[in-house]
Formats: sequence, C-alpha cells, structure tokens
Amino acid sequence: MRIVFMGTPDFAAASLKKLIEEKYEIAGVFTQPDKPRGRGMEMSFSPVKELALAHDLPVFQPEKMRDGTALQIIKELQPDIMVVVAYGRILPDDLLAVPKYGAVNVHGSLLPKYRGAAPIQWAVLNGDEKSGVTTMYLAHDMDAGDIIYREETAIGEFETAGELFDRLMEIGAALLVRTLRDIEAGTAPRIPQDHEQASYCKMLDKSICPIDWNRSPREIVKQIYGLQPWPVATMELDGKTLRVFAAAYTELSTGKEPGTVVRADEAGIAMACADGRCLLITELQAPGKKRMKAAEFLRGHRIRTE
RNA sequence: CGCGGGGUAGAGCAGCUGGUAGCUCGUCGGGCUCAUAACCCGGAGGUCGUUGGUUCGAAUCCUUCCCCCGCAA
Repeated sequence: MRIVFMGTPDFAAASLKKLIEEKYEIAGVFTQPDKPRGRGMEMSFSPVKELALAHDLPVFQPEKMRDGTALQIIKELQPDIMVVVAYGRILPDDLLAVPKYGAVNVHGSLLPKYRGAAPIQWAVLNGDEKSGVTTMYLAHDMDAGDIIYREETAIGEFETAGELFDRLMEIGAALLVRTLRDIEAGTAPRIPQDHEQASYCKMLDKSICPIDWNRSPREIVKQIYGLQPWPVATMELDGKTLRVFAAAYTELSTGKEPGTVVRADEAGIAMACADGRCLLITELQAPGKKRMKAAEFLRGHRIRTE
C-alpha cells in the first residue's frame, strides 16, 4: 500500500506515526503551510511536518487545494490510497478520485453524530457517556462518507477534552491500521451513514467560555472539562476573569442567587448554581498567573462569601 | 522587534508617589481544650529573578538578560 498522508495537528501525527511504525510506504505527506505562532510569533512546523521531517518523508504544503498543483503532486506520487486525518482543508473531488482505493479519514466521533470541526470537545461539552473514532471513506460532503469501522470508548465524568483527545488519537491510529489492512485484503465493510441521524458541531471559540451559573452543576462541570486544554471556561470574580480548570460536586445547597460565592475554604470555592445546588471550583488561574489550586488562590485573595 | 501581565519566606499575595521587608496559609516550639483544618503565645525561614546605573540611601526609578503567563495564531 502506497500512501499519501494528509494531516496537521497531534491527532493526525499519531496516525502517521503508527503508519510509519507499521512500515507502510509513505509516498508523501501533506500538511498546512507553516505559520508564525506561539509567543513571539515564531515560525513553527505542524506536528505532522515535524514527524515527517524526522523520517525523511517528502512534505508538501500547498496554499490552495484547487489550483491544480495539489492534484498534480498527487498524480505524480501515485498513491494506492490517501489517508486524511485532521488536515484542515476540504479536498476537491478530483483529488479524491486519484488513488485506486480512494481516500479514508479518521474522525473523532461516532459518526454520523458530530460531523464537523470539534467532535471530541462537543461530546464532552454535551455530557455524553461515550465517544469514539470512526474511519470512513471521504465523500463530497464533509464527514458524510461511508463508514468502515467505529470504535467506542467511555468518557470519564471528569475527563478533559484533551485527555479524551489523547486517547482517541491512539484508538484512531490503531483503527486506521486495521482499516487499511482490511481494505487491502478486500474485507473492509462499507456502510453508508444514516444521514437522518447526522449532527454537526461548530468550531470552538471563546464565546462559550463564560460560565452560566444558571445551569446545573453537571452541565458546568462538562463545560469546564470540555473546554480544556482550549479555550478554557471562565468565571468573573472581583472584576477579574478567572480561567477555571477543575471542579467537584458537593452536597452543599443554598438559597442564594446562581453565581453567588457561597463558601470559600480549603475545599474550594463553592458557587451557587441552578436550583440551589452548588459547584466547588477547585483549580483556577488568575490573569497573568499560572493555574493553581483554589486553596492556594485563596491564600492571597480574600473572597467575600454571602 | 506582533500586543500585554508577572517574577518579594515552602505556597498564595501586599508593599512599588524611594529611607533598614509585611499579610494569609504552611512549618517548628509552647499553651489551652473531652475534642477539632479550632484558639492563644513564641520561633525559624527572604541575595525582594538577573546585570549595570541614578541616589546619602532602591523591593520601590532607568537599563541588560533569563524565566513564567495571557492575547493573537
């Protein structure tokens, strides 16, 4: 199997790494163009590019997918199949049609649920009990191709999207290998998606960070853990915006308005939520500071409780 | 030179309109109590990130560099 791999972030790099370990022939690697990023705006390579370079694989970073250059490159590389994992680009149909076996994709959700940009985070944000990975053939519509394999995994009550991400990318890498093996052997299934059941998720942005204390403790917990490592849930306290990293349930109840600080001690900062229930904030970060336990934060910050 | 915040005792912070370093917690010793993350008394612990400068004198003003953090991607 001669493969052209397309991907950009860590999630994709995990799959590429697996393919390399499994001795697949990688004809070329596509990844997003280098961009200045990080503090100081220094140029940096994508995780996929770093990995590809470390293994002397040819790297391609076309700015545009539809001006013919990408198609030309693919044709010259003559892949049997294309593997696309979180590449960050919509691929034109003529490109997908080049390889004999077409193009397969690893997606971080149990399709047809959560098509789109941030499926893993949304599974956590919505409080789902389980998530998973799907391998499928790429089709014209985003994440709508025929399913090959799916593998489920349970989501921990206090698992962050980042942690689930790490788990799914390993599961995805293994599932990808199995998928490729069976495609080559001709035994891979091809199951059309039930488009009626499809749901789409939006890309995350900071507008969903502020915590709405009128929601239930569990909804807020899921918001806190689903928005890590980025963009991180926030709360207002003494006019400052604190980033919230961890919370715990508590039996404490109150008659106070949602958003009121009910108690602040070693255990954490108890905030009033919906229906008189409370949520204990246990780890946070103040502007310009690093993240710390609520108990540590309280040593230097007097908080009024009501 | 992308923008901004910060580096003060083990931890979290105050002091920063210049004049011999302070608070909370922890820690150590003692006391009190049937008892407690309780309370009281006392102690230890700091080259105030680094370099140079201004000054009679700098944590506090200016300068060099290092590190941490947020925005932006």
